[in-house]
Amino acid sequence: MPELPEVETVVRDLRPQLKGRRITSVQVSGLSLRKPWSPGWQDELVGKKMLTVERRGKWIIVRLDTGQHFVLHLGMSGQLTVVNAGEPLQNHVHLILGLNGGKRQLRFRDIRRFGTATLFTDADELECFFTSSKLGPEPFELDADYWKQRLHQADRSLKAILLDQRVVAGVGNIYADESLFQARLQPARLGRDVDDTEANSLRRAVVTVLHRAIERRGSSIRNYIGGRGQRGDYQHEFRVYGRTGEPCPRCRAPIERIRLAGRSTHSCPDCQPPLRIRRRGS
DNA sequence: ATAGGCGCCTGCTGGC
DNA sequence: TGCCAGCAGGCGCCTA
Repeated sequence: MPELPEVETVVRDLRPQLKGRRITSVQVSGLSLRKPWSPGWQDELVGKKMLTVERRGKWIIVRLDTGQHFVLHLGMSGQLTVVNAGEPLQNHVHLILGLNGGKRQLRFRDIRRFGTATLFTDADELECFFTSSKLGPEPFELDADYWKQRLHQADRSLKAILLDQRVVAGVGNIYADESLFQARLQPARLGRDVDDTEANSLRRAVVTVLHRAIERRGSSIRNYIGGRGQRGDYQHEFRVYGRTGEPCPRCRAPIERIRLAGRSTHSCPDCQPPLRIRRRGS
């Protein structure tokens, strides 16, 4: 579920609530997330103070005063909120951190349990983790030449490239489709077949779409909520995602849905033609 | 190197 | 009404 804009929203919501707070208790549901809990790490959190809350791709990173890094991924249905301890406990809450004497709680709710939570001993170990998973650059810091090169050397669809966290971190199914529409590029086009102008246009489209989605606090289709429990609003601005059969906002042609890179993919058959339109003769 | 399939989970929707 | 297939903001593993 959550892609970069949703994770960014959660991080911005949580930061003022967690920064400088001490973890006074830890409770777990007993059900493991995507990876089984490693024994004992929950207890290790107790007594630690949280210094910073940052985002990298779709990862949430909480730095502790011991130099340890508590790292979370929301998977498809993860929700991370800070609430008063008296708030009724929802189902599917798998981790509760008591804050400042237990008046407040950080709760990790994850219906499908595809999320993860890991404690890294220090910054180096975290860096190793990102390096070994080859996590790519943030979309807002994409170097134009790097991007062109990654596209041109890839013998696969633009959709698959956008979804590959090693090429660029944070883009998921919604924002891949919306970015390709914005750039007027067919999702099935191969990376090696786009020219420099198209590559640049896609790079800028990703940035524009993600910025706007962050402004709207992300997209809430079913489960997503921010760190204060509110839904996002960007789903009202989808131009192709989930709009199969509806008229294209630019040209009124019905939006098509195909399966690409194993995911539902939405595009306009006219605005995003399979081949470049030849202009003016030749 | 790439695609495709599956598995990990729960919940919702639509068709019969 | 119930049942069942198919679908869902992710990702890692396997095979061809």
